[in-house]
Amino acid sequence: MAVVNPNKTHLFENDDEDGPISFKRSSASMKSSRPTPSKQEGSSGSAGVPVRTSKPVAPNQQKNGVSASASRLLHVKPPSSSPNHRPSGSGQPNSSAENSSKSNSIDKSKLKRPLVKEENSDDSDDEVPIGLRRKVEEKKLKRVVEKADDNDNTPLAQRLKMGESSKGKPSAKNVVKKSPASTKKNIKKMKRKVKTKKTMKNSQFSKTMKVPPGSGGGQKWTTLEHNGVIFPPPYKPHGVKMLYNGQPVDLTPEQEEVATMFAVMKDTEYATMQTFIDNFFTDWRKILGKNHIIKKFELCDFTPIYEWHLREKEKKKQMTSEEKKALREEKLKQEDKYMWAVVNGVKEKVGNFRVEPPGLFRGRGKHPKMGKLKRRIKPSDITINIGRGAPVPECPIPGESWKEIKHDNTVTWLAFWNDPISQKDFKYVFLAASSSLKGQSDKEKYEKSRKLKDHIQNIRDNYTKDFRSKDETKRQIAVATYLIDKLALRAGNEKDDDEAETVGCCTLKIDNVTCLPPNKIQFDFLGKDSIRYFNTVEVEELVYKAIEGFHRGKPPGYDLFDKLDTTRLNAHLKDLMPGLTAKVFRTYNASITLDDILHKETEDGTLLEKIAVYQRANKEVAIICNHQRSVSKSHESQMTRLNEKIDDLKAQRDELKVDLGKAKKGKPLGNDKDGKPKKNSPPEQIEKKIAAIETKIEKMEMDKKIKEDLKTVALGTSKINYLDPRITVAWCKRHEVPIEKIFNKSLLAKFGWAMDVDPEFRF
DNA sequence: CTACCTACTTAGTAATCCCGCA
DNA sequence: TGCGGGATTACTAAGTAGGTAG
Repeated sequence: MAVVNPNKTHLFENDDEDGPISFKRSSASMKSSRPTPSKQEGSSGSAGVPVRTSKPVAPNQQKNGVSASASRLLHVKPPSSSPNHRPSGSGQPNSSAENSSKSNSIDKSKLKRPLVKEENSDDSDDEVPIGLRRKVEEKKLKRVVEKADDNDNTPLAQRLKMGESSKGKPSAKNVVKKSPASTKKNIKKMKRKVKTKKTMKNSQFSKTMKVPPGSGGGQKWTTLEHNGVIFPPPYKPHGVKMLYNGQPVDLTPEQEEVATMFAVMKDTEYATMQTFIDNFFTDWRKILGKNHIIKKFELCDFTPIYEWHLREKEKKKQMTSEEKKALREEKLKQEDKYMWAVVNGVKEKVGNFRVEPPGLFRGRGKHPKMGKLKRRIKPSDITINIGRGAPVPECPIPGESWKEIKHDNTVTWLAFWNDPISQKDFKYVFLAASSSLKGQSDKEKYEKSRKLKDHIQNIRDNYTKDFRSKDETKRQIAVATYLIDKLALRAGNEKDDDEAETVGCCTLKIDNVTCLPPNKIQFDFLGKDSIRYFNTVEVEELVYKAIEGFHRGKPPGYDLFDKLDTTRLNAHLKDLMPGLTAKVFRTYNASITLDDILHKETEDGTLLEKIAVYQRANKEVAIICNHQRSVSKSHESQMTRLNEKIDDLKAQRDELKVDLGKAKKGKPLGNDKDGKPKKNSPPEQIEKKIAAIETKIEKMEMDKKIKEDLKTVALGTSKINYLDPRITVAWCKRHEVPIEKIFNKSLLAKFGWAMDVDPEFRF
């Protein structure tokens, strides 16, 4: 993207179908065939940047009456209207309406719902049943497709390859059984396998280094002391009675607690989502017990509790600042001992020493488990990791005890417990970002991505070559790598059925990727956090052809890269560079883009101008990485207000112009608003005033534009996770920009390791 | 291999802080 | 001098990826 070109800022506006994504490539830019490297300003333009769009969560939008199947169909060609934006606001219920109006109407349901689900589908529902079925059906699908491939559509030559590479799972079997070509296929398969092995062996890098250099043999620390974790206070019943069927209901504290969790969420979108309600109600009824009068959600009225909550909130707000301060200090005092750990003799901050309080699970997007009760964590759920010699933290809840004490110095966690929502997941307590342990691994991360610079040309040549490979697996790897490199897509691990359906590169579905002749590809899918990625990109001819090929014979909902998963992909990457994985490309592209833009575009100018350059670069990166935020509730009104101010200034300016004309002719200026005659000023003075107002208008217009541009762009994520801080620090040093203008307190602490970088540092 | 387990990074949103301004 | 709103911090969900057992 022409990143820097101010004109193009609105990347978000509607880039639907156009534009090559001129992805900015640093010096090592991709070879020729690559679509317009952004930098050339002239290049067309606005590039299709990933477009931000919808946020998943918005319940409404998902359903909106479109049946799943219908929507899926639509989806094929999403309305090009305004791609960008995410519909619902941050979880605020109301905002959704406003947003959704603009949002492009694609509803998510279509985005994700694979064909399979359709049958039962419908909208709201979706929940569990579908999930359950999905795997099975998907498998079926795969098989069907495979068969199809086997026989017809696919040219023999191609078929041979498909067979050979397949993971050996069902497809291989099928092939053997049914295809006449099977023998050949198998032979080929073997051959290829052998070959691969050989290559791997020979590869200088193939041995994955088990331990990153630097960290001595996997050991992360030698001594570790800390005080464990702090638990949320026990529930304090409020005694406010909710209504059931119009009648007040008695609830035990335990029952009331859960009711309150729900009541309090009345003003979030969650409260309107069927899945959320159902899950909540199911879990709550377990606590109510079989014989409780409360049987139907529809008859529940939580408003009394909600109102109590509002009153409490108000009370809190009304407290004087002294009271608030006292409260804060009290809390601080209590928590102080948990805040710190001593690692190798050095006192370090602990990140999250507070155990997560019970609540209703707030999954993002269409999470099948949203609304489920996240139960209270007890000491007996928690495993503590601590140095051998160190005193084991005393369990803060009398009469209870930790689940287990470990002394594992190959890991960095201080404690963990199993996530009550998903038993298989863990919640860890780690040191804070400012700790040297984290700092070191952060630095290693950037060093690794910097190394990619030395290999990138080779890697690009390599995958470019493989675009025409006869081996479908190779072609898939090549194209996937290309997308990860060029579009900064995430790897795309497989997900379980009990999670929201989102995808990354390796898990892209047929219907997420549309070929638009002659050479554009449109991506439309929900990625991490169910953030929509919507982007149309011009690709090289061979890539286009290859993707068309991957589509052939596969129904929507089927994997585009069916011979690929992140493990395979990363294994391949590791052959090209030690330690290389898909995510390194994101870091690399983000950091190199920043380095590049800063070097090209920083000019001598005011501090403010330099900072503006940085922010533009930052924004560019955020767009590449598709880092989004929801539009603030008040955005609209703020814009209106800005416009009013601008109009007002313009009116003033115009009036002054009239005055100026008169003044030049020596005429009186007339009256002001209050009807009093204005005092005459010399023309020069009026001109000055006009100029001043013009400047002000310009500035406001600029502010307005930036605000609009950034309304859906989150700059923070890339700053925290993707941009090598040394680039920033070095730039600040070279251009005499105080680092505090770019990094806030936490970032300064986090990036302590980068502060002494040489001013000439290049990523 | 694949499936599962484990550890750690990355992500958006909610809550809170804080500052300039009518 | 309250308050609108941006900035920062807190929170925890949701990714990536390595290792390992079967």
